[in-house]
Amino acid sequence: MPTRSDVERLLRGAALRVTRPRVAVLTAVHEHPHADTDSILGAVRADVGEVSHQAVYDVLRALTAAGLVRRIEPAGSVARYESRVADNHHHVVCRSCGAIADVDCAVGYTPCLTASHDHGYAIDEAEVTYWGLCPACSIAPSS
Amino acid sequence: MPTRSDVERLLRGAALRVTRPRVAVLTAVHEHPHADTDSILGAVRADVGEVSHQAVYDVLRALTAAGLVRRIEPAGSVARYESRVADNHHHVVCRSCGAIADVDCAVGYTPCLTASHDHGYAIDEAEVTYWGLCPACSIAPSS
DNA sequence: GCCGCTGTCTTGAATCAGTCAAGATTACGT
DNA sequence: ACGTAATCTTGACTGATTCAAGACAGCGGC
Repeated sequence: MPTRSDVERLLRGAALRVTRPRVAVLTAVHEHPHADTDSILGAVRADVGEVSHQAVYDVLRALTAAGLVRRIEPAGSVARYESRVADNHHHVVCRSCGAIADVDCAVGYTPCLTASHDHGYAIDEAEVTYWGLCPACSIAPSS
Repeated sequence: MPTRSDVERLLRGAALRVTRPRVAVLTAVHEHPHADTDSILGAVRADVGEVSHQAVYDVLRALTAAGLVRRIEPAGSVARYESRVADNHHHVVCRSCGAIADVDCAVGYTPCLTASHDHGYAIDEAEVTYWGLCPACSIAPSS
């Protein structure tokens, strides 16, 4: 988990001003992987007091654009954020409770990046989402 | 493209009542692959006259539950529907204009289905989304 | 250490896809 | 043709996200 100064360094490195909300949001994303905006807002407020809802949206967008966090949007879920960037990893999503876990792809660094027929598209990323049941929901499918 | 009676057969085969809106929606999904709900509503109204927005949502849900259509939700897009079901295929999405094309996966019928470490999840599907630029947007990136 | 510029945050309203609910209709088995 | 349960219509509502305008505050330069 990065320290306050690590976080500041990350922000400055991305040419972003160091502000209370930004430090808090980036820290929250590191501490709560795959959290949605609302959870992050809660964590931020617990950390630094009142922060507007809009600020969190703005900060998350800025961090995403700067490549400091990654936004993921599994079907049927609101946007979630994670701090693991720049490594090719994917996600398993529980169909029942929505829990998300990281998965390193089995078939190499850029799995399936060559589609069989690309229709002339210039493909730059292959995103894989695994669907199934998490351990808890496997035991009690309809809690 | 299925005929009216093909569509009726599909509906009956799924134990769904044959109604005007259902026939029209299922036909529209076949005719407009990857269309969003609103486009489908437009196509349906052009076909059979006034149909409520709610009916289209209901029908799409029923068809999806019955496995007659598949719902896809690329990040940053509204829900879209397609009639290709039961074959393992994936999608390329244009980052610029949102256009979607089908892609048969290069590495076999169920690509990457074995994640390197599944965290105890019971995985039943691997969904792959390729991101890039469609031919038109490759030429004029910021139209 | 102070100033100003510009980027960031606050406040408050708006949008948009999708859902909920209640009652009217209608397909379909008998 | 009839009755019933599924389906459709109407209309209100939710919840995530965005837009807009003005107040505020980092940070580079003096």
